[in-house]
Parts: sequence; structure tokens; C-alpha cells
Amino acid sequence: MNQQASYWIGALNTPRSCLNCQLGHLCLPGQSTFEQLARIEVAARQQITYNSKATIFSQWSPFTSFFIVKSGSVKTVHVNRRGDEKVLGFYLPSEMFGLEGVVNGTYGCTATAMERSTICRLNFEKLQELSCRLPSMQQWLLKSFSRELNNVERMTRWLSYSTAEERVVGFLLDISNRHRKRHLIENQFRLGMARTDIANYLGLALETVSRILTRLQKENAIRICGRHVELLDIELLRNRVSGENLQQMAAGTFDSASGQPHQSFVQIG
Amino acid sequence: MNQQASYWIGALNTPRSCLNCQLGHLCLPGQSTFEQLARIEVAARQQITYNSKATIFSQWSPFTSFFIVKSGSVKTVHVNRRGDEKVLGFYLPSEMFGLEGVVNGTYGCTATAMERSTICRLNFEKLQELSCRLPSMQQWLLKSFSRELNNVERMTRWLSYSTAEERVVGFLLDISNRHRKRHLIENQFRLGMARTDIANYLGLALETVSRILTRLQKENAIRICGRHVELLDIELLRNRVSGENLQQMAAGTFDSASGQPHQSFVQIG
DNA sequence: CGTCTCGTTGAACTAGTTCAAGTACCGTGG
DNA sequence: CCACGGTACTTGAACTAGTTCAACGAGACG
Repeated sequence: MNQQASYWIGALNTPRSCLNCQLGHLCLPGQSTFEQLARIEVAARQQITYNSKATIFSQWSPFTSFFIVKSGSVKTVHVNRRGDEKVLGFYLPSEMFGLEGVVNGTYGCTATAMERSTICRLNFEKLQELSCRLPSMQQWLLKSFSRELNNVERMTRWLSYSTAEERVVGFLLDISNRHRKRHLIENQFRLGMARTDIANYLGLALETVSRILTRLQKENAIRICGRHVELLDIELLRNRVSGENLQQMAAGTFDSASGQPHQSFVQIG
Repeated sequence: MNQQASYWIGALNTPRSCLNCQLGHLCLPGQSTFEQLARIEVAARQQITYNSKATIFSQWSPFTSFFIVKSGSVKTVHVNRRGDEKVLGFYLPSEMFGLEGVVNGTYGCTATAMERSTICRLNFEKLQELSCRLPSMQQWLLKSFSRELNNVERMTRWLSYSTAEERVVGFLLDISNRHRKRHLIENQFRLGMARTDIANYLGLALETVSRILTRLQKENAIRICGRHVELLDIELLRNRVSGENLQQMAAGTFDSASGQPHQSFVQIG
């Protein structure tokens, strides 16, 4: 084994390394070689743990990095001139946020941890430098943007032609899908956010959300107890939202793995 | 003058060249040198004229290029599984569309010319190759994506907390702003699209759009005659949409010039 | 000339909001 | 341990913005 390779292996041989991450590299470029991975880690990545309600970045503050949730959950909120707050998205492990900051050099929203959460911070400038040398990295960056663009557009369409019930059901199914993608139980989960946040996110009054949830429970489609949700009849739920492709509804949805299967790391040495 | 330089000048010395474009390079990277510009043109750019209602690209068809409107106007439409059509955006000269296609390798919507329009087609693969050698080009590509992301997010927020009147007024002011950016008369223009399209785009019933337009006319805020619009009292209109930053509301809005002033081309020879 | 698309206007209806009251829960401090 | 205050959530009743249905007018096109 040459010296170069052993250097990279050293860099990757830590408990916090991407190589040992429980997310199984859902978030990084699909065809990452061992060396590329190490370069990203050494040059650009930083791991930080935030307490519940801690701010990860603030709207208008200078853009430096984008972020990937490692554990916990995050919400992003935009405040407009009138002072109205709008919840833009919820982010679960493996999902990426903060991309909108590149163009203006400032973040377009405020990101807050919804519970104690560990976040990977990826320095954009350094990643960009790397991508000049690694074409697959450049490809990955552009694809990440395009994917997020698709997600937001899907969300826009969704909001524009769905009823209150479709929105709430769609929201539940979306969260469920995102749990499944991480190989977690898909029909039973805890919502990290308050009803107000869900309502705000879906463009509804919080009373409407509450009413719809209790109605769904009466129809035995779901069981809901505070923030704990159980989807009892997923087929019934799916039939309520026939219009749009629900597989990945929400703006928050980010999953590099979708589309192309992940390739294992290239063997070296 | 050396041979190299005269080659590039040759490439740019045509009536269809970016150098002679009436848009004044609103669409291309801000700090383009003469040589960069020529490389883009020779390698990646193609100019095509479409008749009214002609399809520029179709949803699901393979992604190859993105597009910039040179003259005329374009709408993008998404069709979901139920068959519902949703108008995603309207694009005026200098504005870019088709970016969402990168991630899946297929276009996410169908783009149609709303009138006889000339469109610049930029081959994505070739542009990507170029950007490996030209860092400013890579920067430009990423920024273009981020900008579009911002625009779509802004649209989503806009749709989620505005009333029907705010949407219609916001729409008119947005179109007006986009005309101003091209140094055209800002308070008098022709809408290229039907009421149905506006309504669909804004998530309203077409009757609602029609009613609001006539109401605004009765209040002497606008004068409307078919598709010809005159904004009589822009201040009054602005006061109706106090909440969101209106400067660049719509998803369709794309303007590379905003933010950083354009630099003139680098002198050579 | 009829036919077709596009736009306007009126009247009835309804999904979802707003206002208001009440309940359940949770941590804090006595 | 309970009392306290605050937040999160539910439920009811009144209201309204916007939709839906339906009729009609005006211009465009063969």
C-alpha cells in the first residue's frame, strides 16, 4: 500500500467519518472513490451538534456552507418584510439544506434544529475548488441543485392544486416515504414539529390541520396521539392524493440515492 | 493582432452573435471575456425560431440543453398523473428555462412558445466541459441554479400567503419589472397569455382573475383592453402587495444582471 | 354565415378561515 | 406533593373569499 493511500485511509478511520456514517452515504456523490471521500472530509466537512431550537444559520447572514442532517431534524423558515413567517421545509437525516444561499451570498431563510441534532456542514468554496479537479463532484453539485429545484417546484404545484385534506395526507405520506428511504418503520413515526408549523408549511390554518387529523382518525385511516402518528390504512390514504407523484412531495426531500443505485467504494491498494 | 484573437473575433462577427444581441448580454456570465464568449457560442449555443404554440421541449423527453429567450415569450407546463395541467412559469427575453432537467436527465415540464419566438439553446454537456476549464463559468452555472431555486421558493411563499387580489396585482407588477429590466416601457405592455393560463399559474379560477382585473380598472389602478394592459397607478398597486419582496416575484424571473453590475468585455489585441 | 375560443358577469354554494372557548400536557417552583 | 402558568391541541359556530355553474357578448377564422 502506497503512502498516499494510507494517508487517506487515516483520514477516514475516525468514528465521525462518512465511511462509518449510519446513513450509508445516502448524501454523498454516488460514485465517490475512497480518495474523493477523504478529500471532501478533510477539506470541506465539519460536524456540529445543535440543541433543540438552536439556530444553524440565519436569514441574510453570509452564505458559506450548505448542510446535511446526520441525526435529528431541522426546519427552515423565511421571514418577509411584513414580518410573516413561512415554514419552507422540514429536513430529516441524509437531507440537504441551505442551497438557496449561493446566488446572493446570503442565506434565504433561517434554519433551526427541531430537536438535538447533528449536522454536517460542507464548505461551499472548498467544495467548489475540489470540483474543478473532480468532474464527478461538479456533476454532483449541479445535480443537487437541480434536484432541489425539482422538489421545490413539485411542492409549488402540490400547494396550488390540492385541497386541505390532500395536503395533510400528502404530508403524512411524504414523511413516511422519507422514513422508508432510510430503512426505518414507515407506518409509525413521531412528528418533530408542532401543528402550527405543519399548518404554516402547508398553507392552512392550524385548526384545519387539527380537524383533518381527527377526521382521518375517525375513519380509521390513522391513529394519532399528540405527535406520535401511526398510518393504519396506507392504501386509503394514497387514494386520497391521486393527482401528484407523491413519492417525493416535499421541498425538504433530498435523497442523492434516488434514481441511480449507489456504487460501492472503489477498492484501492 | 495575433491569430488566436482574430479567430475568436471571426466567430463573433455574425448578426446572430451574442455580441450583437439586443439583450445586451443580460443572460451570459457577468465577467465574460471576449474569448469565453466565443467559446460558448462556437461550442454550445444554437439559435432557433419557433412558431406560436410550437413545443420547445416536452416533459419526460431527454434533457440535453437549457434555453434562453431571445425574442418572444414562452410558457412551461407540467402535467401530473391525473392529467391536470399546471402552468409553472412564463419566460420573457433574457430569461432562462429548462434547468430542472439536469437531475433526472429528462425535462420536468413542457415548454411552449406563446408567440413566434427566437430561443438560444445551450448544450448542457458542452457547457459543463467548458466550465471545467473556466471557473467563472462554473460559478455562473451554479449561481444560475441557485437563482432559479430562489425564484421558485419565492413563488411558493407568495402563493401560500397571498389573497387572490395580491396574486393578480403581484403578477402584473412582476411582468412590469421584467419589462423595465430590459429597458422597455414598464407601465404598458401586452400579456402574451390567456386568462386561463394566468389563473392556472396563480392557482385561481379564471373567473376570479377576470373579476379582479375589472375591479382594478374600476378603481382606476389599471386600464385593460383584452391582453393589452396599462398600469395607471403603480403606487396604489404596490401598496396592495406589501408583504413579499416584489422585485422579482415570479418563478419565471431570471436575470443574471441583478445584483452585480455587468462588466464590459475585456479588450484584446 | 355559423362555430369556436376567449373573456365577462351574475348567483348560489362551500371549503377553509377566524374567533372563541375549553381541555390536556409539561416543566417549574413552592 | 400540588398549584401555577404557559404552550400545544381540539372543538364549535359564524363568516367570507373564492369556486362553480351558467348565461351571454365579442372577436377570429374557416
